[in-house]
This record gives sequence, structure tokens and C-alpha cells, in this order.
Amino acid sequence: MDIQNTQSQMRKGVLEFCILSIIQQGEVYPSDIVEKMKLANLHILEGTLYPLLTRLKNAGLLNYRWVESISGPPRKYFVMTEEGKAAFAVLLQTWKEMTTAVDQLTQEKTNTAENSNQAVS
Amino acid sequence: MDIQNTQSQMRKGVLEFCILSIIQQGEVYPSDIVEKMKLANLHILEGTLYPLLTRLKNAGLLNYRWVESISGPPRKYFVMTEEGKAAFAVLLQTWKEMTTAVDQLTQEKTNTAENSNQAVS
DNA sequence: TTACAATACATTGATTTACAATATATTATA
DNA sequence: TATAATATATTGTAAATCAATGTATTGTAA
Repeated sequence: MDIQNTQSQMRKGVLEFCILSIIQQGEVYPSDIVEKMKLANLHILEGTLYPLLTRLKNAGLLNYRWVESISGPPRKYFVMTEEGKAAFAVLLQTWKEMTTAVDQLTQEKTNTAENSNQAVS
Repeated sequence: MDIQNTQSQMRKGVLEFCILSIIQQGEVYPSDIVEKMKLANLHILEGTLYPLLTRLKNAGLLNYRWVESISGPPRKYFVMTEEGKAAFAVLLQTWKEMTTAVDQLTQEKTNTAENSNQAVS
């Protein structure tokens, strides 16, 4: 029940960061993103991705250009703006700091209420 | 604008995991959790924490016991159930796998739409 | 003894967002 | 001409965090 929800929360938290990371590595259209995320075991649905890309574009972090396809309708290829690159650099730093903090948090020693109560003033 | 929101999403994603981690290390009451999270730069408000703890208790992962305080009303000290410990072990594994996946994702080479288009069939 | 401050548990309403389902449009193929 | 595959996009629902506020207990000071 709840554990799957917690796992889901963890994955949701890094969605935007990962998508920015993918786009920074090169032009992609939405299906590319879905596929790359799937390979990383971070599944995302189109109904989630499209509004998210629109959000990031409206925030000035992304742009897109239409590219004709030989096997279907034209595609929106997304690219990072300069603002987007700067934002990603900040997010990468945030990611590193957060993982360090969480890793530390999960490795701390065990206490009991009785011997750790001095925290209260 | 949006970058703070993305940072916030990242932190939200690990809230439950971190709180379970803290409780697994020893009995704590909510204010302890707020303080420990703050030290890890993962701020959480009481309005978020109380429903979350209730959720985890209803899911069978936590229990609590009342402990009298010398400086205020009695406190609910939370402890892990056996089920909670098992769930945390799974989540720790999920966390490790996810960070590995995200770290790989952020370190991949750069492509362009032109030279990576073979992904389409 | 009364009032106030500090501490602690708890709820409510608003906002955000992921998801499932579905809609619309284009291209190739049967 | 109809169908399948591909692609962009929207709608309604559910879940969860947050800010604000409420309720209760204890100690201290007037």
C-alpha cells in the first residue's frame, strides 16, 4: 500500500530535474524523453509530460522547434535556453547536496527517547 | 520562479523516506523530526508532518506511545513496527537505485536531434 | 488565582501536480 | 477509403504539501 506510494513520491520528486537533464544533453521530442526515463526506471506518462514541458517553456527554461518526421506527424524538439542551462546547474548542485544530506541521515546512529531527551530545553 | 519549485519537488519526494529513516534510528516526537530535518536542509512544517505520521501509522509502519514532558503537554513518541522496518529496507534500496539511475542520467553524453534520430522506427 | 507564554497535537481550505482517460490531427498502409 | 501508428494536447480526479488556525496542557509572572 503505502510503500509504493512513498516510492512513487521519490520518483515524482526528480521528474523535472531528470527531464531537464535529458534535454540538456541534446534535442529530444517527448517520446524520446519517455523512452529515456523508462530506461532509468523512472516512468512518466504523456499526460504528465506535456503539461510539464509547457510549464518549463513558460518559465523560460526551454524552447522547441518543429521537425518533420518520416513516419507520422511533426514533432516538437525541445532545447534548453541559456536560462535553462543556468537553472539546471543550480538543480544539479541541489541534487548533490540533497543526496549527501539524505545519505547522511540514513546512516546515523540509533537513539532512544530516554537517552536523547536533552534536545528539549 | 520555477527553479525553486523544482527544488521543492525534489525535497518533497524524499520526505516520507527521511522521516521513516529518522524514526528507525530511535524514538522521536514530531518536534525532534522537524529539527533533524531542518539540520539536513529538508524543512517540513507541522501541518505536513502530523497528517504524514498519521498516514504511516494507519499503514501499519509506525506506532507511538505517550511520554510525559517536564515542560509542556505530553508528547507522542513514534517508533517503527516490524512492518515499518521491512518497508524502510525496501525504500533504502529504492533510494540507492534511484540515485544511481539519476546520477547516470545526468552524466550522459550530449546528442543532437540530427545524429540521434535512429531511435525512431 | 488569574492571565499569559511556550509547547504540542491537530484540522481546514487552497493550490499544485501526476495520472488515467480521452480528444484531435497527421502519415503510412491495407 | 478505412485503419493503424504516431504525436500533441486537454479534462477531471485524487493525493499531498502548505499556510493559517484551533484546541489543549504546563509553567511563570502579575
